[in-house]
Amino acid sequence: MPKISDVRKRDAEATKKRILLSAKKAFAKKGLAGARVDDIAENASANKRMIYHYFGNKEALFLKTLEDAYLDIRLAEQKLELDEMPAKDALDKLVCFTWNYYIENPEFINLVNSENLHRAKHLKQSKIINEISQKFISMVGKLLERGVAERVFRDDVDPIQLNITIAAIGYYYLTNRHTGSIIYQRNLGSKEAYDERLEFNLNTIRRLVHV
Amino acid sequence: MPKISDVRKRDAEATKKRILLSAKKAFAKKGLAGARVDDIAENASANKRMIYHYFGNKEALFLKTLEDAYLDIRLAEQKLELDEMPAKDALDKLVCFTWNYYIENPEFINLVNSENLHRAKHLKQSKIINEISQKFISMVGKLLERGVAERVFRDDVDPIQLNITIAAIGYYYLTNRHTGSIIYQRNLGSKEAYDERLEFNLNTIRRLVHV
DNA sequence: CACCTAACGCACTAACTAGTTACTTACATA
DNA sequence: TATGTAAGTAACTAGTTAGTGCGTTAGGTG
Repeated sequence: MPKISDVRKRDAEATKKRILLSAKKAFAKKGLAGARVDDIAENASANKRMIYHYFGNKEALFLKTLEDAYLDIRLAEQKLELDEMPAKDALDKLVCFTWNYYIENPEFINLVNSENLHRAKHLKQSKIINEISQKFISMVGKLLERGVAERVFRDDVDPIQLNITIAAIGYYYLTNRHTGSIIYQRNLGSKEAYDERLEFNLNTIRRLVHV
Repeated sequence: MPKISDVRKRDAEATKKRILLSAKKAFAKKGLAGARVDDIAENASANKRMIYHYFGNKEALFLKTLEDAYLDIRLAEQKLELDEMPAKDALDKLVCFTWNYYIENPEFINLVNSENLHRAKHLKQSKIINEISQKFISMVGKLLERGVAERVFRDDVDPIQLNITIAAIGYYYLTNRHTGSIIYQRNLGSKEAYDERLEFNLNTIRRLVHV
């Protein structure tokens, strides 16, 4: 039973949470190899020993951080309730959501990049990823089917390719905005640039599914 | 004047090249923080001291590696001669080229990802990147203008957004194919999957610029 | 209130890692 | 063929880093 007082000198759950938050920031900023266990502990106001006590080692902590990140985005997606509006509006909403999620949760794309650098060797060991991915895949499939029935989408779009494309046009822009701003000699990171890109992306996806 | 014999025990240029090739592989595989200077030297069959002699330090070597990578892709793009065919074909050719370049030069995308993790702090110091980027930007601009004149492209497509999109739909698929194969429970890395994706991407871009 | 478990902390280590010092040797040129 | 310069080498260092052994203490439970 939890104590009445909110201030607990010993609180395993709170300490775990602080470590995970600190780890998310560190791994996103520096990558798996670049992040330092000592820094993670210090920023979590926890003793380094606790990281090994709760998570085992650096790589296991990384996997947990990654799993939590996927869990969070999938949960947010479930809350969109795309079934309750016309297919066209639902697709727009999904494109906007994906874009805004990446902006509001900048750690996500960097964590995923780090994991892909390691050829997903940590995620392959994950036991929880498969189940949460199922619903997500079928979501866009159903949306596409509904759009076809409403005669607003063509009937030969692969839902997985569409999904990848929706992610790609937002994700790539945001991860590569630093080198992109140099190559294209234009500030891709301003609020105005973000708004412009979202408009462009909405148009790209609308045209892609259009009959 | 070079020696008549091809086998030289001392050859600064050859040693530099071996170091750069080794560095490209190492940085692409493990990232800037994960790559080891000792490994780079060993795989280059060079003494570690030579790396510091020719390039200064690890980060300077990384910048040189990155610059060479951009130089190579921009040079290959110049050779496409897109002016010599109908705009529609030229755009298809650009999409195919970009896709194939990423596949045949897998180090490129990982190097760029690493640099973006560091918010392009190395590339910002580069003196040669600006000039080689100029031609590249105008290339797609001209292509779009020509397509508008030929009445096959609409006249309100931003060439930079288009360029980013062409890169995005290929680049994202390839970097994230490892986690993607788990999430979507489908092997995204097979030859067949690659062919399918290229077809999808061609279609996406054709529809995007279509009048 | 005594006891025991789990939270927490300190100080350490073994292995690693970027960078350096001091040296030897090949070879183009005079 | 003598020689200066640049290529190349080996051994080292100072600082870092993931991971651990062991002791202390808070606080829930009987």
